[in-house]
Amino acid sequence: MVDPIAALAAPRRREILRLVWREERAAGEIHRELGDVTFGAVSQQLRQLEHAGLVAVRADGRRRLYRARPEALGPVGEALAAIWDDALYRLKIRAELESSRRGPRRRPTSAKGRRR
Amino acid sequence: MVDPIAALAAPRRREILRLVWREERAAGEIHRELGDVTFGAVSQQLRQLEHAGLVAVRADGRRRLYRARPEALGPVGEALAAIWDDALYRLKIRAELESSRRGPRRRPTSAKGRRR
DNA sequence: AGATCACTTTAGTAAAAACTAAAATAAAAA
DNA sequence: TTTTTATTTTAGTTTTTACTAAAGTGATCT
Repeated sequence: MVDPIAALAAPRRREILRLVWREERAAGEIHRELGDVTFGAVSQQLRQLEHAGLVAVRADGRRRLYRARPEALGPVGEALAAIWDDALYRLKIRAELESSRRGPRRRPTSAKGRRR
Repeated sequence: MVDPIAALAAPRRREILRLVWREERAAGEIHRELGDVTFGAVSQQLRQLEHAGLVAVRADGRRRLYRARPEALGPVGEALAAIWDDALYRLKIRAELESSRRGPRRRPTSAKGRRR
């Protein structure tokens, strides 16, 4: 992926972007905040956002701090921020994630079973 | 699909939306303008844009006229329009579509071969 | 009526995307 | 130096999406 607007497609990525919009956050914090995906999945989405230029990373000890780069979206960035400031919109997004979950999830963190 | 921003994900849909942004166009016109997809595929993408509230349809004889509904995108709509007015961006999108084609295509229109 | 035109819908395929589980890396603590 | 913590990467699976081909619908023309 390389196109910033396409990177906004997935609600998951938009949620992550919103989390790091105002302030830096460590990957783990983001994972905990989202709750219903593995750490690996979050890391992968962060990578995509990074490749699209939508976030920047900075190492801090063993943590990695992410922050949004609104410049990458140009005028769309401001528009998006305006939407995010709207509390109703926030509820809507929550509901969306909720209903698009593909089955019961119990906050997985890394791994447990055996497959390969 | 129901989320307008997610509907902007595919470059193809963005291209279609841009075509109907300023003026109404018939489905067939849009198909001819795009060139490298079947009529059916265009019709399907129009349906998605419609479900996301991004376009409105109106029947005119046997044609169906589509037009954009920028309101559906709120402030993002204006931002997007600003981007589209930029000629460089238009070239970029073209190149994107060009390189994401999944094989050689020779302007298919409906059907020809036999499969099922 | 039948033919044709403009378009939609359905069925099936193929490619892309998102995810899980597990292994790998790398800094810091013990 | 071993262990723990934070995160990334890889491999494989499942889900979703975009597409083609072909059949279906309905308005207009003859």
